[in-house]
Amino acid sequence: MLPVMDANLDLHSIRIVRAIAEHGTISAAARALGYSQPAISQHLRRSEARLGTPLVIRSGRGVRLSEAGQVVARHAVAITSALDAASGDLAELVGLAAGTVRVAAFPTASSTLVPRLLGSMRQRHPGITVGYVEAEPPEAIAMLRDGAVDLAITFAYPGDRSDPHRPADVSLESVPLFTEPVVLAIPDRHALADRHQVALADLAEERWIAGCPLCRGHLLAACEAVGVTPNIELETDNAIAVLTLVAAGLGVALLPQLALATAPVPQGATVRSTTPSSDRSIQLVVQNGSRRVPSIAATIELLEQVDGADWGLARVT
Amino acid sequence: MLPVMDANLDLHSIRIVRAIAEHGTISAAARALGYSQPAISQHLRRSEARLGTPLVIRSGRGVRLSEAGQVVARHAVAITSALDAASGDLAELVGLAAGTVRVAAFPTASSTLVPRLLGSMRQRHPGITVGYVEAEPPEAIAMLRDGAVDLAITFAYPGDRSDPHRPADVSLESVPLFTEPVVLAIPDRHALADRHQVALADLAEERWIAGCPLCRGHLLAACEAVGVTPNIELETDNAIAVLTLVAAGLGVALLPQLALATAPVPQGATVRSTTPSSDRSIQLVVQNGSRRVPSIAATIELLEQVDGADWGLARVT
DNA sequence: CCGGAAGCATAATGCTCAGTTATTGAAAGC
DNA sequence: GCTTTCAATAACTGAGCATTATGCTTCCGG
Repeated sequence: MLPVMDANLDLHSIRIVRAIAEHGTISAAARALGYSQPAISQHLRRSEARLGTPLVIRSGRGVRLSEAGQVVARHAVAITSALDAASGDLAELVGLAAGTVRVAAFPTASSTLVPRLLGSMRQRHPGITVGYVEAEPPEAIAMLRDGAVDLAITFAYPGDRSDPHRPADVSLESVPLFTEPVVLAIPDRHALADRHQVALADLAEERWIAGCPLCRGHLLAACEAVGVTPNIELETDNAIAVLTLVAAGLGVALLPQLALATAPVPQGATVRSTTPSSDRSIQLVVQNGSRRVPSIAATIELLEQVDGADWGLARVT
Repeated sequence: MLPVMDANLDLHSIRIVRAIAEHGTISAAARALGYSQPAISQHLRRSEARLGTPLVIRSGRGVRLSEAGQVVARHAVAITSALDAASGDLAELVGLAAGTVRVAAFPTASSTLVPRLLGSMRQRHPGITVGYVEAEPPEAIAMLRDGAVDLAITFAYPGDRSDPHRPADVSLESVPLFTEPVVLAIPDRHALADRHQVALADLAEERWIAGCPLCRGHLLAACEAVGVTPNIELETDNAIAVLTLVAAGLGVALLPQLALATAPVPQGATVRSTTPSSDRSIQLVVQNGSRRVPSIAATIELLEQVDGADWGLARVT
């Protein structure tokens, strides 16, 4: 027993044997596989040397499969079909006929950006499953890093130190989508309510309503910039609640305009821009290289098409 | 949708993905597969470029499978097991644990060489199936060329024009096994029966018993060589019948000694060598390159060990 | 019986690909 | 903070695989 059977079958040999079994000759197999005839001839030779047994028997002008060749040909169907199944599934994924994208976004987006995104995805890529979880930017970023989600939609205020857009985080990549103004919600019977723009500095004595730490942080920073310290008496994340409180004359608040898209300004409250004006930026964040995943790329593509103007916002150019 | 999914999965990628799925890191997978770490890293990179989608997601210090990688890993088991099955069957064949050899041999061999061969094969290579069909040399050669059999055991007389041993037939390869003398069967009360050797020339007037065309051809050639023409009155292939006829005093015959190994010389007949003496050679014939088929090689090996002396014959050296 | 066509093998050549070692840069644990 | 581990990159090397060109055998038809 001289030959040590170590080097195993390779796909190419299997395909070649299969083709020979089907076409009867090496030349025909070569044509069918898109190779020149010597290529197949040589490869067979090498394979046979590796295996220690002939795969084909030269028979006159043509060849026929040896017993070993017949064994390979018999298995070839199973192997190639298993492989084709894998290729098919993979092609579905690549061709966006299948796949999963998990998205995290901040609460306000849940009723604005996200429904629109999910609708577009359903329409354009019905095979792709989109998962969604609501999370404030810091948690969304954490989930992204953990791999719990594939894509995060976050916001950030200028100068925000926890801005996920910051370059320090090399493993993440962020794309700005648009910016939206931060506006002042004020009771309409307030003395300053008839102005077009209200200066923050004039609001030093007001009672403030503020929500999440991030938003409150922005309020503090904006006020500090004009040398005042806001008096925060009421705390809630809920935009509707904030507006209702404002309408009741219980205070003023800064709200991102996006929040107004689904929370109608109630009787007794009105909205004004501020001086200095401030914007917050909406962005999507993915892991570095995720754009190469087709389903994620498709999601990003659709997100980039989402226009902030749909909610009366300015698109970032 | 830019990426054209054409270049398909290769075995290596599948193995790599499988190994990564099992071991968790690229380095561990590389160790398990016996490669260096950059080899796997690079191969993954190439595969991903080919497929148009990442297979793994770099996650901190390690990696984890992407969705596409999970798809591949899921199929990997089926594919590799199908491949292992094929390899296993092939290994059996190569390792002589399986296989089929079809043998053709002339009638006299059926009761001498062939039973011994079959017994040896059964003993030494129980997994190999040996098929047998009886055929005179010309038909045996034809079957060999047609692929109906893998190995032919034939005989030939010196100078025989249909000798399959002749070099003209380049697609066949023959191995001489041994030679056996052709002897004269003569009634023991015949006038020449008391001689040790009988000259063919002295038998010009005898009635001859002859069998198959090949044997008869030899008889004619041998007689012609000494200037006589045999008078063939009785024809039969059957050695026992020939001997019985000789014992009955109905004629003389030339018989290969192998025929006597299983046909006892009856009362009334005896056996003498002739002048000039003649031998016939026993040989095995296979298709060129068949020796590379393990099961055929094993058969040849055993056949070469068969000693003509087992039947009182001289071994060819 | 004898060209011609078809098929396989061989030779010579070129190039791509896949492996190696060496090195760097991050990330995780003590 | 330092060390260890892992992955990526760079540069090099060699083997494998393809190509074209050519010769030999076999089969078929005039």
